[in-house]
Amino acid sequence: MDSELLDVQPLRTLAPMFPSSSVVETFSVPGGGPFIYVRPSGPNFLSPALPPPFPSFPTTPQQAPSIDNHHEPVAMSGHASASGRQVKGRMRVSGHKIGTSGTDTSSAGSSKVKQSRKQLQQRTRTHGIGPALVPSCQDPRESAEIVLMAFDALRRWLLQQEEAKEGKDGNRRPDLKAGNVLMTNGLRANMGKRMGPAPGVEIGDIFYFRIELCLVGLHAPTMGGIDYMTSRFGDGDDTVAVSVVSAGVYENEEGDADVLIYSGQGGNSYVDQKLEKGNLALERSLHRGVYVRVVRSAKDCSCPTGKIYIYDGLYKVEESWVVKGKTGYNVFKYKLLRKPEQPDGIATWKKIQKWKDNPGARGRIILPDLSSGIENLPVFLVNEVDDEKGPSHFEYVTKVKYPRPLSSHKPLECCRCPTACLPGDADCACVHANGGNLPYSSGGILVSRKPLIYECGASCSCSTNCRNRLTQKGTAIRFEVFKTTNKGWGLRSLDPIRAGTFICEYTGEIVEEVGLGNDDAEEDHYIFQAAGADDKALKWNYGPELLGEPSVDNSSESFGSLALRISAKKMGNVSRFMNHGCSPNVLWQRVLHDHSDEGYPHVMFFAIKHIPPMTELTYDYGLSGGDRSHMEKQCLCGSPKCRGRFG
DNA sequence: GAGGCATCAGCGTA
DNA sequence: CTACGCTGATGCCT
Repeated sequence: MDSELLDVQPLRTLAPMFPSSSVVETFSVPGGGPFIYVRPSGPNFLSPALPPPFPSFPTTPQQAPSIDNHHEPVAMSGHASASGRQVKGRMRVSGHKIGTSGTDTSSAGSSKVKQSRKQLQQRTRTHGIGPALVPSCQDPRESAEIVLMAFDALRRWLLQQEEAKEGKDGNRRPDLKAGNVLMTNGLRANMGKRMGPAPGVEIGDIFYFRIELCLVGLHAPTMGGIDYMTSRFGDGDDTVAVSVVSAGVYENEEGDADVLIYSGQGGNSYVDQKLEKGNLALERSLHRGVYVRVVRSAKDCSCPTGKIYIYDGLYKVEESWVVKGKTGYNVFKYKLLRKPEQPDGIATWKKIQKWKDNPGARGRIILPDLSSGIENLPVFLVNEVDDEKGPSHFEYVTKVKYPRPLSSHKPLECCRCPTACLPGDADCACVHANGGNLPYSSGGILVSRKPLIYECGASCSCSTNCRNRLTQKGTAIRFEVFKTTNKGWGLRSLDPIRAGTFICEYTGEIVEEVGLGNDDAEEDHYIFQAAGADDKALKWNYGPELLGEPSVDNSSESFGSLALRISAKKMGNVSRFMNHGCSPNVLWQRVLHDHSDEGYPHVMFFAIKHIPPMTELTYDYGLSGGDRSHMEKQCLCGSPKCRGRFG
């Protein structure tokens, strides 16, 4: 059952997962930049003398994203690079609405800045926002990522609070509440509108809430589908569209991934749409030939809204016309054409859909199911890089193998909930064991990282549908083990993965602590060793702090090392193919569910952030101790924050 | 019982 | 200040 031998005979041995022959990566300080305390309500909060609160963006001319980075100029070439525009753009781009120096106020945007400061002061006072603990950073990608992580941490926390309440009064929209808190604290990326790409946001990035698009500067309106701004052109100012969100509600179906037919805004079943606001802006964009950011949506049953937003890059408005809607009133239509030679965005989704419908359509498949039917869903094994026919063989198991029976001197807490455990239930023993709340939200999302999670077990009276039985049910993700270009085999998903989603367990056999310098240990590249939690995993919990609430326990000690080593050399599951990353998208979490021995918790992986399909999954292998330096390997993760080595 | 429709609070921006 | 919108959650209706 668990143990079925994989019958892949590799042509050669497993390619080194961590080759040592390549360029030395630059070192960066482990743990990233310094932390800055921002005291929103203190007298110095708005003082320019303080270091700017996060995110702090590059402001040097060569680093500052230029406003005219969106063309390929067309007929009006050179229009958008008027110097006045650039200066204004950079001022806005600099990002610190709150902390910027006085020089900014001499520019055209001064009154706006002052106004928002005033608003901020008022709002923060009423909200009583406490110190925000945020790092400063230079990399726009990382800035956007931290903003989104902070948003989701706060959102999850608010949702948890909400779900624990008996009455359903209060804020039913934790997404808006969390977004508002971040906005008023200036915790956002790419503040100020711009044309062209949003630095730090890449094509294919996915979002689960409209407010997330606002936070990273992709699309400002919280509801509206068309965002626009007045920009200077060679022959004067003009108001052009900067981004559109295609939510699919107007049924813009179109087979071609490079074409988007977009309906205008306004009007309804009884009123014509007018050529104003967004509609007018799209019309002006057509005439100016400027690029417009496009966010498309895809159906996804795994999230409550059933919809995911995908950034699909730049498009140009090619054509516009008017049609009569169902009830006979005018609707504007715009044909947008995708800028050539951009990485795949929505096209990847369409490809994957084909593969799911017909696995035969997926080329270069070595095995249609690496797990031989043991996993809930088949695991593709593919190689699109070279001729290697697969990893060296191993036994595919979905459970951990223990060397000896575990001590169960202390029975695992068990609850007597009739059907399902509820977060606010003070009588639920499992709620109690987890520190007063359930670790997962109703949607099956990890709320915050904990030293140890107690899921409901066999002795609990609740049903298998209880939300506190998540990881024990196994993975629900369509995986693909694939050959990377330089790191041996890797793991990725065909499905989009929302932040906090359970990914899989690290299975294998428990190996007892071996003596240092043991040769066997050096050979085993498939050891999971619980080193201290990495920087990003620790930051994952920051949510309550943004509201001035006491933080959850984030000390490294409680997440620290564990005398637990799991080897997946001979047996394991997909997680044995997960490579190390210094900017990982996966974290691990200890979980107990089938026994009570805290020395041997299950190691469960969860998504740190939203992970688009076909993105390699990585977690931080951790820093090995100095005495294990011989086990360190050169890192090829390619992250700007790469530490260079890991152990 | 799934899915369509109406309703409503809520947000940043013009 | 107010109005607007390709939200998102909920409840009621087929």
